[in-house]
Amino acid sequence: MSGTAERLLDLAEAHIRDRGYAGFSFRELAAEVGIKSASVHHHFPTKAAMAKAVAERYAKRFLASVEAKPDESPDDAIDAYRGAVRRTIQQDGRMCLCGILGAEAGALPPEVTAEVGSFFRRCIEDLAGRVRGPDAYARAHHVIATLEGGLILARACGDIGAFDRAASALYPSTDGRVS
Amino acid sequence: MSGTAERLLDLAEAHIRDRGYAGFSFRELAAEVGIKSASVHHHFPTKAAMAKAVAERYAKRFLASVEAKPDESPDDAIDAYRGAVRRTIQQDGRMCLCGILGAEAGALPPEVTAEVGSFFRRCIEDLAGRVRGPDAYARAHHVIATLEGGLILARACGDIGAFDRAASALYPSTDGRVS
DNA sequence: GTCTATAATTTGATAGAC
DNA sequence: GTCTATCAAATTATAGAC
Repeated sequence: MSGTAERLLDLAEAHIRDRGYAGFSFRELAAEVGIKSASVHHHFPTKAAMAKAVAERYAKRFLASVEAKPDESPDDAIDAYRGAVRRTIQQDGRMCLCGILGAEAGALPPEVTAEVGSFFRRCIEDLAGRVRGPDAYARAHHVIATLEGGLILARACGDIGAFDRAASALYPSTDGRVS
Repeated sequence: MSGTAERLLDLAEAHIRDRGYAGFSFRELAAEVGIKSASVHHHFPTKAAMAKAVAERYAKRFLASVEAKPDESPDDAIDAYRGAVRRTIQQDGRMCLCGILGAEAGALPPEVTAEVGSFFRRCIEDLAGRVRGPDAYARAHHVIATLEGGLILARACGDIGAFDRAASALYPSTDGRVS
C-alpha cells in the first residue's frame, strides 16, 4: 500500500464519517492529495472497492484498539468499547465509519454492506465473550447500540455531552454516577 | 397540503430512511408520482426545504405515537418509545428518519440539521419527564441512543433480532428477560 | 399544477500518452 | 503513477408556456 493510497483512504474515511457514502468523490479526494481523479482509479478501481478498503482498515484498527486486557472485568470490556468510540467523536466530531454506513445500508454496494455487517458481528462476538453471563449476547448488542446511537445524539445535538449521558447508563452498578 | 405534496413527502421519507439525504432526487420522486421534476419544485422550492418538511412531519407523527398514557410507569414510557421505533423497522426495515439524518449531519443543509436536533431534544425532554428520578436525563439519552443504535445493528446485520436484543437490556428490572 | 426546455454542475469511469 | 481528454449520466434549479 503506497503512501498516496493511504492518504486517499484517510481522506475518504473522514468524508464518509462526516457525510456518508455519497459524501466523498474521487475528484474531491484527488484535489486534496494533489493529483487528478483518473489517478485515484489506479489505486482503487471503483468507488465501491475504495469504500470496502476503508471499512476493512477501519475494522482492523478499531478492533485492535479495544483488545482485551488480562484479567479484565466485564465493566472493563464495556469501558474499552465506550472509550474507543468516544475518542473518535472527541477527535473530530464524526460518526463511527460502520455506524453511518450501517444506517445507509440501502444505498451501499453489496461488498461494502458485507464489510459493515462483518464489523458489527465481530464486535458483538468479541464483547459477548468478555462480558460473559447468561445475557452476554443481549448485553453486547446493547452496548454497541448505545454507543452508535450516542454518536447520533451527540452530532444531532451538537454536544458531545449527549454521548456521555447516553453511555453513562451502561454501568448499572454505578447507576450513571462515576466514582 | 395537496395530495400530490403528501405523496411526495411519503416517497422522500421512505428514500431518506433507506439511503440517506443524498438518496432521493426530485427526478426520481417525480417519476414515482407520475409528474416531471420541475413540477416538484412547485410543491417544495428546494431539496433542503423538502427534507425539512419531511422531518417536521416525521417528528410530529412520531411524538404523537409515543404520547404518555395516564398513570404510566417509567417502564411504560420506555416501552412506548421502544415500540414506536420497533414498528418503523418492522414495517419496512428502514432507519428512523432523524437517526440517519443525524448520522449524516455533515452533509445536511442547516435547516434540516436544525429540525433533526429539535426532534431529539423534544424526545429526550419528553422521556426524561416520564422516567423521572435523579438520572432522568441520562436515562432518556440512554434509551433514545440504544434504540437508534439498535436500528443500525439490525440493518447492518440484516436481522431485526439484533434490535430486539439491544433493546431488551433497557429494562434492568427484568435484566433482559421478558416476563 | 403541470409541462418543455435548458442551464450549470458534478459524478464515476475509461482510453491512451508519458 | 500520473497525466489529458473525454464520455455518459445524473443532479438541482430556473424560465416561461399552457
